[in-house]
Amino acid sequence: MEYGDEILKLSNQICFPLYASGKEIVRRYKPYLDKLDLTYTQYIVLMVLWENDHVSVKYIGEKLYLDSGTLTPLLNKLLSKGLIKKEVQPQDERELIISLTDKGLQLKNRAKEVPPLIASKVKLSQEEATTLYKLLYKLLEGFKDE
Amino acid sequence: MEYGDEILKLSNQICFPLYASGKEIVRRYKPYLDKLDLTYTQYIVLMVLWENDHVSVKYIGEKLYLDSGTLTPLLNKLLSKGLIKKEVQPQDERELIISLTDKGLQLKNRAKEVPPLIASKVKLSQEEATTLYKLLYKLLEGFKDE
DNA sequence: ACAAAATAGATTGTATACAATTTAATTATA
DNA sequence: TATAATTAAATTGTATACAATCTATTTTGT
Repeated sequence: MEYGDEILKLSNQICFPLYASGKEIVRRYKPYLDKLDLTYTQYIVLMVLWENDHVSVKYIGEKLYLDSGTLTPLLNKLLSKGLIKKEVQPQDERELIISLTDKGLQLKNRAKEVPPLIASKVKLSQEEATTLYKLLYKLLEGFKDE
Repeated sequence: MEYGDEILKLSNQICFPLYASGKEIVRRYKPYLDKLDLTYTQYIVLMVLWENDHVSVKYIGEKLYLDSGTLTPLLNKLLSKGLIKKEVQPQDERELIISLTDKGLQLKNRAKEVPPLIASKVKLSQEEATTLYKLLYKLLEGFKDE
């Protein structure tokens, strides 16, 4: 291999393990979320709502780093499943306010059982997980001010 | 919020920052990869080949945590761009050996310029990046033995 | 040797992601 | 205040991801 090629090795880039581990951990959710008839993205949208009901699409997008191109069809799916409601914000008719239905709220109880199941698959000590967590948020925050 | 609901907060789960940071850092590659007419996934497939030419689809999939459902159409794309060749392995006709064309090999020189540009967007110290890197690989390795 | 099991890729179907553009509504400003 | 600029969400088009299934080939077990 030529001098200078080291930089192009997968094993020398931070992006690849981020990409791969994000993908793989999401994949670990699938068997559990299948039982709730949810995909991972649908699940995190509901998580936003369980934490803060009656919010705009924009708010959800900011929390999840997703845009309307992803959220619009996904919210339509949650709507057709009867988990959320949509209403136009009267003060600003451009905004769409998303709220949970009773069914959507109910699902929270079953959803609570999922995170511990995934946590048990993560072979990191509590301390390592905390460090990882902090570094990931620092990385994410750093992207915001560009 | 009810007692026990803490577990469902986005901010209390390791999966979400992994999912989001993986997605966001890949997004940072786009402007640079656009100039090479590559997507991120196409780029990492080429990275595997630049490091190890003449390998099977299975080998690429293992390195990148991708299956044939993703790789088959992606490799067809790289083929149509004239960056790779496909040949059946004579010893085992189930296997497909992927190799770089001259054009695919050439691209390596321009690709070398990309990683430093991304690294400059990662607002972590060298030490933090190293720690993050190690924890991500530990997490990924931990997934393998399930 | 030969049927059964395993393996490598391809195919099918569903669900993201996101850039770029469009539409409708609101705000800023000359 | 009329128009320009901005904003929120929807739409369009392209490219992943991956589970499940299928096909062809190879390996195993008897």
